Amino acid sequence: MLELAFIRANPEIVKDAAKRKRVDIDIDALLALDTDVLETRREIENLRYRQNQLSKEIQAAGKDQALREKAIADGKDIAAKLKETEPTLKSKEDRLRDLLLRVPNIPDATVPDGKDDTENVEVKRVGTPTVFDFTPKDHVALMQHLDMLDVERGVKVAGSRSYVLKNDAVRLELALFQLTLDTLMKKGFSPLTVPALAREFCFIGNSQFPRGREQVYKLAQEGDEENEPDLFLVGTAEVSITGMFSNEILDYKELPLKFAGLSPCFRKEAGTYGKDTRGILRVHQFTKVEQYIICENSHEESVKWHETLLANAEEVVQALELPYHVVVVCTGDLGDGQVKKYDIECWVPSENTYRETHSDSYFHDYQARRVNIRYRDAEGKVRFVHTLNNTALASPRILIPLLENHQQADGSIRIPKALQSYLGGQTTIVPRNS
RNA sequence: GGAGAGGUCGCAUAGAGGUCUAGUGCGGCGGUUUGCUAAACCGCUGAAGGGGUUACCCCCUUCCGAGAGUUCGAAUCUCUCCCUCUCCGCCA
Repeated sequence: MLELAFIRANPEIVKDAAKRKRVDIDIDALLALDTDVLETRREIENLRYRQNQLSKEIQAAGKDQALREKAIADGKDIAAKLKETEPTLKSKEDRLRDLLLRVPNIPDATVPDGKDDTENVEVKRVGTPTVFDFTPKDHVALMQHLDMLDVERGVKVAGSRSYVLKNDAVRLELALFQLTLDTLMKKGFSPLTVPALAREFCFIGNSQFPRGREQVYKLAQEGDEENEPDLFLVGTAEVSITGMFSNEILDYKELPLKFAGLSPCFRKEAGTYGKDTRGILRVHQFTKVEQYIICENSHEESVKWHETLLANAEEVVQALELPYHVVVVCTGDLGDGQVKKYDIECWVPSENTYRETHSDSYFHDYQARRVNIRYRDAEGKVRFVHTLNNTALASPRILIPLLENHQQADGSIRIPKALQSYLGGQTTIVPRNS
């Protein structure tokens, strides 16, 4: 979230940001409520001040009953007034907080304006779309041929957008995660496995809530709806890692914190009916290694890490020998909290296009304010940290470009060199009984 | 799931209706001393919001796990919730 003082001082910048991000929010109403809250709070502070004075008078009165009773009577008046005003303030503050949580972050000046993902702008292209001297198969056909996938039975168990990985797909997935973790560990990232179940504040802090709540699975206890646990399934380890440091004051010497968070990820994919229904591109459950950075409160630091995280992800993609491009995501396709976002999209031959496999964002202190992650800088000043995150590798989605780009005429799959050592030296995936 | 104990300033601990403007110790910061280090001694020591001065000083309010209640007044009493620990049961 943005600092209230900033919104007060720069309402036009905030309104413009919301407009560019296609977010509907009434900043003037927010500011009016803010003024109201300040006035009400001042009123209460004055009452409390008098109350504190009276408390001292009552003590000072000692055995002087008349004085004492007079002060107590006055105190009762004030208590009554407070009892009336305090709930008013509380409800105003709650409403203000709720509005504030919906104010989007300001997109960077370098972010192109646009309405949705069709207006994202390519900034870099690496490799060239794979050319085949035979008719290539799509990943579903390949995986069926190689006995790596069972969608029908996955759906039987858990409904649409579910799947079962089999045999070499499982080994391949594990190898991919190991390669990814090793790559990041060499760069000083600490691997984490984090809770896939998280409390509400983590999602609010992350800015997945309140907008985007419909994409998240909530846990309910059967027959105990009254005492439902405040737990949700995370859509990314980012949610858990953000929550990990809530309400902490770190030391600047500890920063930056660099994590590679491995977790299962769950997404409802509400509103995507009929979209990407074939195969394993868009599924309710997947596994992801997420890069996560907590750094000092400096735009330059954020930009530096944003580029570094992109480079790290590219290194993984390049190790997998995949053609890809990088797009800078336009304002309309940017999340509420994001200042700027790059997506890496890998070439998918069966669709004859690039598809998103990685997403690299920075937030300035937008998330840090929401979950209250601060640090003491070199001068001893307490400041909010900056947070960033980027996919390092998400599976099974990455299997799509991996298998499709490396397929060979006989339906086997060439395993990229960097992966081979993680698969016991295996160089190709071939049908099980051949 | 059952029984018990507990959550106080970075850490440790005191505090049991008004003397709490939350004490003390450790740590940290600054100083004295010193060839250097250590010790000793002295001083300082959190967060949020608002206001005054305008510089980084002062004032006010809030914060003792969270919320509600009792009271003129709550760290302290009551209730609900959250969390941690110990023991038992169950369990990969």
